[in-house]
Amino acid sequence: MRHTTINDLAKLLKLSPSTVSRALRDHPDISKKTKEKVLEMAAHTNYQPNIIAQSLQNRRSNTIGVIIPEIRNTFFSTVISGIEEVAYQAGYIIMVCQSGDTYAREVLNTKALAANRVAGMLVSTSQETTDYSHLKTAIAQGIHIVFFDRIPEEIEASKVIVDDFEGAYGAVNHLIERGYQRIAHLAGNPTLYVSRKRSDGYEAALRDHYREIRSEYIITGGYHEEDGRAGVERLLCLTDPPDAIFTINDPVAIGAFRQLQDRGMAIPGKMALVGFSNNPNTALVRPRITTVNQPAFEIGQTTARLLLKNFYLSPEKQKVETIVLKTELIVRESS
Amino acid sequence: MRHTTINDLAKLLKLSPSTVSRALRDHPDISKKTKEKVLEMAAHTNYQPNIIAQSLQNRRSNTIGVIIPEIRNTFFSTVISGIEEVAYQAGYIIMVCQSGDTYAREVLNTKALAANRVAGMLVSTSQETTDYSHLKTAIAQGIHIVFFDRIPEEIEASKVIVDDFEGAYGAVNHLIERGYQRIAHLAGNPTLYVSRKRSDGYEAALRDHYREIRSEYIITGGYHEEDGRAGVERLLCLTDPPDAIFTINDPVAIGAFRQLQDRGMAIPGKMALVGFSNNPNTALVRPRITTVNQPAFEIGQTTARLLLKNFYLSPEKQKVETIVLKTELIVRESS
DNA sequence: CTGAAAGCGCTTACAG
DNA sequence: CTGAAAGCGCTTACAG
Repeated sequence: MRHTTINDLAKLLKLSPSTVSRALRDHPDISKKTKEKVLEMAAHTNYQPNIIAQSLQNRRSNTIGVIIPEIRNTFFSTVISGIEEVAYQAGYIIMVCQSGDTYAREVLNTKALAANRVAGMLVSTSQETTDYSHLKTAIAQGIHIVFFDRIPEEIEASKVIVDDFEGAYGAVNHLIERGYQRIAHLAGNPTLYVSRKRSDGYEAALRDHYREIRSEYIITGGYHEEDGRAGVERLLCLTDPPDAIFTINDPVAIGAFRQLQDRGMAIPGKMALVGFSNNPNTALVRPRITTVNQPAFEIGQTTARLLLKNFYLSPEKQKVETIVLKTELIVRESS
Repeated sequence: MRHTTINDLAKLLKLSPSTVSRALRDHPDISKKTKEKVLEMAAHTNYQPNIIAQSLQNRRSNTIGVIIPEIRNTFFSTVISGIEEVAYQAGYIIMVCQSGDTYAREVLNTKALAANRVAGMLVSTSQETTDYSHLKTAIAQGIHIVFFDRIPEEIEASKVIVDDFEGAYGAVNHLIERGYQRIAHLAGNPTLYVSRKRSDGYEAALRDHYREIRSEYIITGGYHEEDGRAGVERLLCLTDPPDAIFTINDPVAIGAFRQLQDRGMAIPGKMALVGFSNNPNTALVRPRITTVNQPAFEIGQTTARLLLKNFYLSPEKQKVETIVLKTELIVRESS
């Protein structure tokens, strides 16, 4: 048994495909009686509209493409949940692609989604991406894109971010107030806007308290646990090691935590630690890790809503907007 | 600017759409010269084939639907990574749907994916699902489905699971060997095959060691942290509380862990704990939690490969197979 | 080697 | 209230 089509229904009912189509879509022209007959037969034969054909005809698809670095990162999987919830309620389905944090895969993902004629894309760029022409091309082709978290500055499009600068500033400010003297920063790749903003917040907080910014305390690396471990190793090799660390995100904080733990360093006694994101993990370890909450689920919802909103607006009414969500410092025992 | 079509190219090049189509697909009939001209123009105009139209024409789509209970569960997000990797390399893209562990959403998801004419589906059912007709209908419509982890026994289809019985048996056996006397089980919903198999393994291990199976030690619940917390509470209320707990999965183990910790109970001194899945979390807490490794990424890869294999087989050559992957007991400090 | 025609499953302006 | 016709963007058997 194959899928039932409108033509099948038309033949069975001795009606034209047009009438069946209209009956199915509850067109006012069609009589109650016909509608009932059609609906009954549709249910009976398990008819399901071919959305592929509808999309082709209507030149609008019901799928939203999502490109993220890595689904296994709790932050991103939570964002996806938020996206999916909103998309689902609006009758959209999501296609998820991982760039694996590489530029090459991100380009391929973008093309694949464009070729699939998604109604729109929600993207968080890879840490390698500095050339945004693949995304610009997609936009030029008429595909709506909303960026979140890892956004390209140079593209004029809607974006959803958090107040990274404020979040980082608050975290470092908190460390200073707690009396830590030598505060290091495990920073992210400066190609990413978020990373730069968090680093800026770190530096601004130090500066506002007349603290020296020591370049040996700023270690640039990636976004994973191993980067946290490596960063801690490098900091501990310094002749004057720091007494506190602020990390670019929580995976890095967890890596730092484990490395410090493996080295037998007391947290926060020997080294204080503050992360960023509020991954559930940070509340699981002992001491629990102080972190900056990023409302991941809400970021997902907001991003999806921003996209959907544009779908229903005429091109001239569509406007580009950047929504900045609030972060919140969650003070726990690691600082 | 809209998407360039084959007709656009044909007009620009003063060729027929048929020729352009063939040139694009590198058909042997077409001359080298024409191919070059077409390819050049395609690159120049940023032509991307409309996969929607291709799918309609070829009656085969390049998307694979995935239905899981919850993306935020590390086990499932890791499975998805495995699926995505294999799918990606074969030129497929994945559509991800979450059932939220509810029957109603699962039915809707199945219909949505079927309506989107996915080439196949990869599904892990919700804990509520006992009626499988939605899945059977999809199969009857000619959609390939491979089930993984949470599989429906009554459907004859390919499946990828782990040796749940063995895994559970080994875990409980280990607790017995370590000298624990009163071993409890925070069990899952018995509607799920995995849950029953793990419970069976638990009971078999006890029986093989001539231990009594005490019904008050078997608590049936859900699959989340809160279920672990609630389960521990109930166990601690018993007049003769257990000295060890084997949980249906790691989120439940983590919940149990936290509850025990909050209650100030020493692990494993007062209560030993063994989980199931080997979520990264279990290695993060102190004491680290003994668990049964489930190769999540490999489950994803295997599931996707099983589906892809069937795509290239004629219907009569396609066979239903169940692949059982090995689990491994990871002994850590909680037991 | 290239093109005209039909068709995948649907929708909708146009007739009647 | 219903139907015939054209078309969404592509592919492919059939001609030439």
